[in-house]
Amino acid sequence: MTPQRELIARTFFRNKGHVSAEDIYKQVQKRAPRIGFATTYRTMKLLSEAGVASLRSFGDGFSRYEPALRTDHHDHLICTQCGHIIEFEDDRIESLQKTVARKHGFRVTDHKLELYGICSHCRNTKK
Amino acid sequence: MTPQRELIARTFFRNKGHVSAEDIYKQVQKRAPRIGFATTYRTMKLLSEAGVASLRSFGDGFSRYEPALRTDHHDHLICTQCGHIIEFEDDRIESLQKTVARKHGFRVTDHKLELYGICSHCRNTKK
DNA sequence: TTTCATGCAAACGGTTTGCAGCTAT
DNA sequence: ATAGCTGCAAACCGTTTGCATGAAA
Repeated sequence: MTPQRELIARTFFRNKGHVSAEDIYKQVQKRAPRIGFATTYRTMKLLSEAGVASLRSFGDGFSRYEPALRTDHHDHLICTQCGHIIEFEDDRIESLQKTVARKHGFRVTDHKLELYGICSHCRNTKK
Repeated sequence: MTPQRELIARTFFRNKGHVSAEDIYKQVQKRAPRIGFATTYRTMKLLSEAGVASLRSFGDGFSRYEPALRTDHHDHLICTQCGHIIEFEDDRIESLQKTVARKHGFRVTDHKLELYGICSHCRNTKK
C-alpha cells in the first residue's frame, strides 16, 4: 500500500458509485497532480481484483466502478437525456431472476438490470 | 442500396442476433474479401438508424447488433465461462420494471437485463 | 457531370503495457 | 541490493473518419 494507492482508493470510496476511471483520475489529480492515469487504472484493477470495487460497464464506451462492499443488489435507472443515474432495488425482480435462471440450468453469479428512459426532471423541463 | 450493403444486411439477418461487428465483417469477407470493415460499420450504423438493427453493448468492450424487427422484449443469460448467450422473456419481470420506473417518475424507453453465470453445460463439464 | 458509396489508411479515445527511474525495505 | 511501484510515453484495440477512387444516374 503506497500513498498513491491510498489516495486513489480513498477518492474512489468518497464517491457514490458509478464513477468512471477518468472521474477518479481527475479528482485525484486535484490533490496530487503528479499521479498518472496508468496508476489510477492499475489501482482500480487491483481494487476490483481484491473484491472491494466492481467494474460495471454501461453502454457508453467507458468503464465505471462502484464499491462492492454493499450487500444489497441494486440496479439502475438511467436518464438518456441528462445522464442521471438512480439506483433501485426490487426483491420481487431479484427472485424472478433466480427463477428464470434456474429454469435454464444457470447458476447466476451476477446480474445487471438497466432501465433507460427520461427522468421526471427532464420530462418537466422539456423544451 | 448497393451490393455491399445488401450482402452485409443479409449476413446480419442470417445470424441469430448478438453478432459483433467483427463477426459480420469476417462472414462477409468470406464471400466478398474486398469489403472493408469501414463499410461494415457504416452499414450497421445505417441499419440501426433505420431501426432494423439495434445496438446492444455487453460488457466485453465491443458492440453487438441484433435484429430489431422482433416484437418481444427479450433479455439475456450469459455464461461467463463459454460465452454462450441464451435469450429469455418474462412478462412478470417486465411489468415489475414498469412499476419501479413509474415509482421514480421515469418514462422507460428501453431496458437491458443480463444475468451472468455458469450454464448447465459448463457446470457439468467442469474440470 | 454530379452524387454518393466504397476501400484504404490514418486518426480517435479509452485502456494497457514497456521501461527507466525511484522508493522502501 | 532487490523487489516492486510509479510516471511517462508508446502501444493496443475496436471504432470512426478523411480522402481519393469508382460506380451509378
